[in-house]
Amino acid sequence: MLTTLESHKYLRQHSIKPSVQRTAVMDYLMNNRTHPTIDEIYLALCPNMPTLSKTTVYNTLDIFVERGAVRALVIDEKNARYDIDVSAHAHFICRSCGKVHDIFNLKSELFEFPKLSRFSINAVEISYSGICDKCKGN
Amino acid sequence: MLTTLESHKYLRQHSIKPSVQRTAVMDYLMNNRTHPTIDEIYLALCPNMPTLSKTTVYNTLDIFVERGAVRALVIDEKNARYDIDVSAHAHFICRSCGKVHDIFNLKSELFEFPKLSRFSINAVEISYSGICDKCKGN
DNA sequence: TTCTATCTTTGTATTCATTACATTTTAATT
DNA sequence: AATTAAAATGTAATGAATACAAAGATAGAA
Ligand SMILES: [Mn+2]
Ligand SMILES: [Mn+2]
Ligand SMILES: [Zn+2]
Ligand SMILES: [Zn+2]
Repeated sequence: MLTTLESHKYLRQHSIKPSVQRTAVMDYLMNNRTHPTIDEIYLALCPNMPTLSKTTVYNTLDIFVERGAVRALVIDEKNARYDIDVSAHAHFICRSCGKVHDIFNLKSELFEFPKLSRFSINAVEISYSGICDKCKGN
Repeated sequence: MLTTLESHKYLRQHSIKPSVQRTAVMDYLMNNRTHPTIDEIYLALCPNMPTLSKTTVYNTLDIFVERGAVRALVIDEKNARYDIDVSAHAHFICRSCGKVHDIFNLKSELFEFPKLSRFSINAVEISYSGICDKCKGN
């Protein structure tokens, strides 16, 4: 279980003022590496922060992404998903249950940007899809 | 300019009955390889098909994707985008203008599925993002 | 401490892509 | 023509994301 102190440190490293709400969201992301949606984060924090507003969760994640502390994934057509792990790795989404899983240990060449004169690339997202074992009943 | 005949043929190859509306959508996709949104397709066809319903465009693309005639891209967080080219290629989205461009000629290894016991992978999507030359003013 | 300016949070209202569903139209078959 | 199934249409509902204004918290100056 990572502590609020580590969240504070990480937030300050990214020049984000660690308010109570921001710290709670960061704690959640550090302890729940499930690529949660805004709604999942909001619902999880609500019981302990009854006055939390969903707008705050949106604002908070916007600033996290802006400062490079968190990555926003575009893999689920329904909702944005957020990943505290900003290192190079790929994802798998199960078309049945919708869960998003990490795929590590792929060749680093996969994450290199092609040299193209027409575009300035500054990010890559590699997304696999299919069905997970749990949904396939095994 | 590809003809309606080619659309008919392509639709039949995918066991899709070529109605007037389906043929019009397929024609549009074949002649406009810009990864259009539902709304772009609908608005483009409306002038010549005043009774066209947006629901029909949704239904039509759902069946196209289901039958493997068209690929749905999850790259733009605002809208689904549709690609008549189902061959292995990557995409670039400009964070400024939102246009989606093809990236061909990448190593074929990039599109291979990793062998993982936990998931049955049946698709991969490689998405780059950044800023296009036009938006960078050059 | 008090005042002030700024930052942050909150609640509400709105937008808009997508889905649900019932009705109408079209096409194919007898 | 009558029957049936497939396809298209229109309307309503859903729900994620955004806009915005008001309230609250924070930190520094006086
Ligand atoms: Mn991840
Ligand atoms: Mn393409
Ligand atoms: Zn699953
Ligand atoms: Zn651009």
